[in-house]
Amino acid sequence: MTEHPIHDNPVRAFDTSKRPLIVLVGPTAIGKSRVAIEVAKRLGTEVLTADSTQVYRGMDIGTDKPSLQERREVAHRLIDLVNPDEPFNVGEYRRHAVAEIDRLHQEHRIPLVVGGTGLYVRAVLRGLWPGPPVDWTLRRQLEQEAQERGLAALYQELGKVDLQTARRVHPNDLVKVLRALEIFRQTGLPASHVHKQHGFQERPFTALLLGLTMDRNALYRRIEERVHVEIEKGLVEETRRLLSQGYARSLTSMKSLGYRQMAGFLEGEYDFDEAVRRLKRDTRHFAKRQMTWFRKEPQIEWITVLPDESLSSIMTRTMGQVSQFLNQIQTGAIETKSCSSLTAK
RNA sequence: GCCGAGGUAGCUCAGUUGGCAGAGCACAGCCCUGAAAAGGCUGGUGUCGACAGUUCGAUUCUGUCCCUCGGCA
Repeated sequence: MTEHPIHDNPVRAFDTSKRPLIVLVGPTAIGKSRVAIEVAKRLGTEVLTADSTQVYRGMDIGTDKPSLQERREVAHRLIDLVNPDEPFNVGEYRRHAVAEIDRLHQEHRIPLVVGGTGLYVRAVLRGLWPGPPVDWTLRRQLEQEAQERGLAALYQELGKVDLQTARRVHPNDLVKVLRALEIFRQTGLPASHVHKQHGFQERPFTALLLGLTMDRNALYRRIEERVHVEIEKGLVEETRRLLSQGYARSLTSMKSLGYRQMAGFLEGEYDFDEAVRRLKRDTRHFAKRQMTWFRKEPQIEWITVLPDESLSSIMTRTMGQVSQFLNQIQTGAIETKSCSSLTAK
């Protein structure tokens, strides 16, 4: 492959005054990236990844980052933003994403957000309550308290300051109990109150939401194949390298799919076959959770992909939706449509 | 052929001093506002190998048979 400039895509100028945005979601291993690359080429735009693990540098195989070849064809953003031990969260993601979207709009291009991290996509489409992010000093303190007094005691405390959240969050859900208490200690306000005020009501963009879906069993078969491919590409070596670089298994990044299971094998907790078994299982469970999340997300145009469907066939249907959206943008028809549907609850 | 162990949920197995059975995994449904590939919740009727006997009642006890695994011939 000879060197090529990054943007050898045809340049197409769009009216971006309505802040148009195309979002492609779907469960892991369904084939989002290759569809995204095709769409991006045709629109002369870039891919903005909405993936909570691809933001980590050095975690390439397990997160299924696009290859260098693919990145030469189409620029991918929001990848490799931090090291695996640096804190990262939805808020950070949203800031980066909005900056990239703004930039593309200024270039009269339509950004293409692609990913499987539901919360990240939601934060882009509907905003995030403006309160303070995790205060890790306070969080560690709360974790310590949970150790000493028991989670039940903290849950009780939450019940006293924020009954609504306590009712909504299960007493066993450490992460959410601590976050709710943290919000109260930081702001003096109950999480339920500030969240209700925000209510994901922001609508910064005019978006087309596309969702890829597939027969469950067929998807599970693809997941198995994906796991084997990752192993062949060197997932074990990649994990070994990350561990030897000092990235602890307790890091959220290292607890993500692939690394968690391979680290267990490398540290002798179980054999290789068991690690592979677990990785397949956990990935299936993850795909299922993603489907649960996206299913209730409003306004998704679902594209059901057949088990062995060709890319061009998928593209025909995808581009059908995209062209319709572009027409609406250009003619202004979107204005009435999106306003009515976006404000409807 | 003989001896031993065993046949219970899709899988691995537990259990019932006789009152129509339960864990893990699988699988399914769900929750989520700065850890989100994280974290959490919920869901178990299955000829208890087959047939016969004892019993008010058998998956449990008895007998016969079938099957699986191991050992010995």
